[in-house]
Amino acid sequence: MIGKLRVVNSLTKQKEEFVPLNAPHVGMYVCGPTVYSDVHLGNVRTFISFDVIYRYLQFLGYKVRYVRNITDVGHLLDSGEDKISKKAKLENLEPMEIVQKYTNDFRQVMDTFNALPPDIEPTATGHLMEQIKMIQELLANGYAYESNGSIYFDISKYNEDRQYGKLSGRKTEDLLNQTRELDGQSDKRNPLDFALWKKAAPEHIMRWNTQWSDGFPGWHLECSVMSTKYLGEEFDIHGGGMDLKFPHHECEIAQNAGSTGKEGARYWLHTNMLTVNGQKMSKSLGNSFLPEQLITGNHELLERGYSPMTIRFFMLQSHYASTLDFSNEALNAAQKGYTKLANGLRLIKSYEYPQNAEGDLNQKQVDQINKICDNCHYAMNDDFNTALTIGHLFNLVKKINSIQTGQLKFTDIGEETFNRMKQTFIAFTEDVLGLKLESEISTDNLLEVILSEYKAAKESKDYDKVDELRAKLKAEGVIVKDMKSGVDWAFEE
RNA sequence: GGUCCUGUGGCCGAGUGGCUAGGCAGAGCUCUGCAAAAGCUCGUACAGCGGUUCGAAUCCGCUCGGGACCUCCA
Repeated sequence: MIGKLRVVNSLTKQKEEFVPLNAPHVGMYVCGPTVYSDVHLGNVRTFISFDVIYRYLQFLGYKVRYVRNITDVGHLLDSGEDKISKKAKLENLEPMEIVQKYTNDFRQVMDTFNALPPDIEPTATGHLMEQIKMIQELLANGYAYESNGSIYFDISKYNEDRQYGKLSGRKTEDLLNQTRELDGQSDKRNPLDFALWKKAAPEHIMRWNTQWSDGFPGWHLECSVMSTKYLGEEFDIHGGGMDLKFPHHECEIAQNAGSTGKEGARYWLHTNMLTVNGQKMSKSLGNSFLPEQLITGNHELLERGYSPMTIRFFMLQSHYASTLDFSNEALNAAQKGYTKLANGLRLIKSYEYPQNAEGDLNQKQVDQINKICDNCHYAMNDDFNTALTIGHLFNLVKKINSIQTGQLKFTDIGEETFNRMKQTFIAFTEDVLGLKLESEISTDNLLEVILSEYKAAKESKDYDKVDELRAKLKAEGVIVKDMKSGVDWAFEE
């Protein structure tokens, strides 16, 4: 390993060396989507960021267990309605049909962006027993109370022993002065208290029977429960979007500490927001577009569509903790930049160091290339700085292109350096950043080009060429069909 | 209102005490049948004003601008 990995920990607001609890194992939990509608582009950014983090940890040799939940119950609207229930009523479907539909969509979208699936993708409804158990523990420890069939987390009690708000830097007194009126608040002893279990109103369709009531779990609980179950009471990394810091992650810490005595994650990583014209991209502002729309260009804010890898590249050109502004100009620039990088990848993959090459080493070139390779490691080690890494990769692209044009000879850099460059470039581009070649070349159109050559050869009675083309196409599984009506092709049977 | 982040060249975007980030756009050169690709070179960038320092885009203070969170959101 070259250098040491350092990460910015939201918990301490410091850049710290990353030391896993049980190396070579690393446990990472990321808050996943609530599957009640199409996945938001902001989610995509967050999950692409953590995909790179996951990939880089693996690249460093860690055995990572990546857990990302699917929220399929308990996430409420201001009105007190469950998001999934509401959608189910709207579309006249079972809640679980909604869940399945948007889970499928979500996975498909993430796959389009070449994000690896997590190792465990647990659902809230699949862990009700565990949630009930954690509520019982919190009750037993005195950090929760029952009220009208609902169970709430007791912030005042918790504050006697610990400090609620340490992650987001909030003070309970300040929070108390500015809470809004919410449904069911009258059952709480303190407006800051949050629901662990809510008694279901008669019209509420997602409900489970417990000793307290027919009800459903609170939104924050699932993450505490599932991270503890799969990663332990203490684990390495917890990630999510900045906007989950408060209250969601704060509540998670409180639940973990209140039930197990340990606060869960040791390193908290938060991704920043996507913006459009400087404003946060959000559903309520109407300035957001779906991943699908960004790819097809079917949205009034978009001049054209952009390929999935262009979008992934665009996102990785900024640091995950910075906001990233979307504009057609920036996306166009990314499109060209990505193509340049992809061409470099295609080239280097096709190159092998030639046998029997003779010539003197150019030490300056050797040193430069080795330094750039080192820099890729240093950049990723510095809190997963993908933007800087891409900068270094472009420096390697220049070297690769110079080999193609002959301005740089294989012998200038020697076999060892060439192989290191090739290995480093491919590993960082494909394995770490998850950027892959995507061909936008249409096979059909290429066939058209070849068939028109075929027709031309036939018309000029160049039968040697006709036979040659026909044979070559056959070798590729394409049969040329010479018909009275014209020339077409078919798959070889 | 409270808490916090941020302001980098035409655009995007890293960096955060002295060392060329990078991409896109632009200019020049090399190569070239044409066109392109590619390589090389260039533009005297760090919101403003003070301060600390041998030295600041980078630290501190103030001013101005932008934004986020404060129980919908990744």
